[in-house]
Amino acid sequence: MHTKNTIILEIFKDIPFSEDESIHIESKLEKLTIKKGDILLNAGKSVNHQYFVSDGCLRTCYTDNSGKEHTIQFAIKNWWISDYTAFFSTTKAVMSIECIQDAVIYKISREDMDALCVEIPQLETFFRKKMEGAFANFQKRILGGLSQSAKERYASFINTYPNIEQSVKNYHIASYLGVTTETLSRIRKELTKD
Amino acid sequence: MHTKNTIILEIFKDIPFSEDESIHIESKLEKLTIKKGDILLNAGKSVNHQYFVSDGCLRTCYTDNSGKEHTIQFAIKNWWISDYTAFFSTTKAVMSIECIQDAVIYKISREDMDALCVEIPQLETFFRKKMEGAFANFQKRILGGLSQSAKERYASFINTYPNIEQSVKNYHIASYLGVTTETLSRIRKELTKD
DNA sequence: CTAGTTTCTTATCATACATCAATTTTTTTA
DNA sequence: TAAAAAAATTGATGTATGATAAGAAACTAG
Repeated sequence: MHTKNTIILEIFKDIPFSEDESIHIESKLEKLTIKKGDILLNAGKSVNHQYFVSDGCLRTCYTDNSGKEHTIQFAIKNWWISDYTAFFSTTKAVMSIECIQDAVIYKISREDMDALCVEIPQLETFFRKKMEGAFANFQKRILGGLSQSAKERYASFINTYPNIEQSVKNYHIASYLGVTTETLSRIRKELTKD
Repeated sequence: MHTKNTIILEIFKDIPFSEDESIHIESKLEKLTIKKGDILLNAGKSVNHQYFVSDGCLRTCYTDNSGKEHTIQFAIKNWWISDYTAFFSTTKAVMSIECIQDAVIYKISREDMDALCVEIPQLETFFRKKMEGAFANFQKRILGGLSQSAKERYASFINTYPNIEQSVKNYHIASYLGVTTETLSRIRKELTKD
C-alpha cells in the first residue's frame, strides 16, 4: 500500500490519481532488477513493453549491416526506454535494449498502457506529453546532426546530459554521436586544451 | 454542414465523432490558402498553431549560425506540420515554416487542441498516435544519419517519399539529407548509371 | 520568343572524419 | 596484487563529402 504510492509518485510525479487508480496502475507495472550487460530486448523480437528506469543506465542500440553499433537513446533515472518504433507499430524490433549500469526498472505492456489510457485520461495526457518531449529531443538531435561538427555535437552532448556522461563509456558516446572512438578521443584531447 | 463533415473526415478519417463533436472540432479549424514562397512562421516567434496540409507542400527549415538552411520536415497532403519543439513547450520557434508549393491548409491552436483533447478522448488518442508515428520516423532518420552514406540516405528518401520528391527541389532534398547540392548532384549521376 | 532568374551540374582542391595498426591506460577478476 | 581484459589514445594514411568557381540547363515573366 505504501510502496504502491511510492512508485506511482516516482513515475507520475504530481498527477493526482485517486487511490483506486494508483492501485490499478501499479498492478500493471512489473519491477525488474537487472545487471550490467543484460539484454532486455533483442533486435528481431516483438516489442510489447516499455520500461521506466528507477535507477541505473540502459541504452537502445542498433547494429547496422556492416556490424557497427549505433546508440539511439540512453536512459537514466526517471527516463523511459524502448524500441518505440516497434513498440508503437507492432513491427519487430530493429534495436536491442542493453543494460549499461546495474538497474532497477518497471515495465508496462503496450496492451495495459492502451487500456489504462482509455480508463484514465490523465494517463493518456501524461504519455502524450512524454512523447512530445521525446519528439522535441529527437528533433534537436537531427538538427545537430545536420548542422554541427562532431566536436560541437560532443560539447552539446556533455552540456545537455552531464549525468549520462558519467554513467557510460566513451565508446557509447561515440556511437551516439555518430563518430568512431578514435575521433572522439581526439576531440576530447582538443577540448581539454581550450 | 456538409463541408464540416468533409474536412473532419479528411483530417480524422475513420474516427466516429458525434455530429456535435464534429461541429465543435471544425469550429476550431481555420482554413488558409497560401502561395509558394509564403512564410507561415518565422524563427524566433511564438508557435501557437499546427497545420494540417489538405493540398500543396510545405517544409520546416532551420537556419544555422553560418547561414546554412536545413530541412527538418516536409509536409504534403494529409500531413501535419509545425515547429513541434516550440509548439509543445511554448519556447520560441527555432525554425521557420515555408510554403514550397501553393497549398490549402487548416490551422488549429495549441490551446484549442488541448481543450478538445480533454473534451474528446478519441481526439487525444488521435494526436498521441500521430505523435508516435512522427517519433518513429524521426528515429529512423537519426538511425539513417548514423549508419548510412549520403548515397544510401538519398536512395532511402526517394524510396520512402516518392510523392515528396516530385514536389520539392533537389536543393530542398539536399538540405534534408544533410549534404550540399553539389554532392546530391553527383549522387544522382551515380545512381542513374546503375 | 527572348532575357533573366533559378536550379542543376561539373571540375578542382581542401578537410573532417574513417580506417588500420600499435601502444598505453584503466578496469576487472582471480 | 598480478594478470587479463576492456577501454582509450596516438600516429599514419585513405576517403567521402565540403568549398569554391564556373558554366549549362531549366524555368519564369515580360
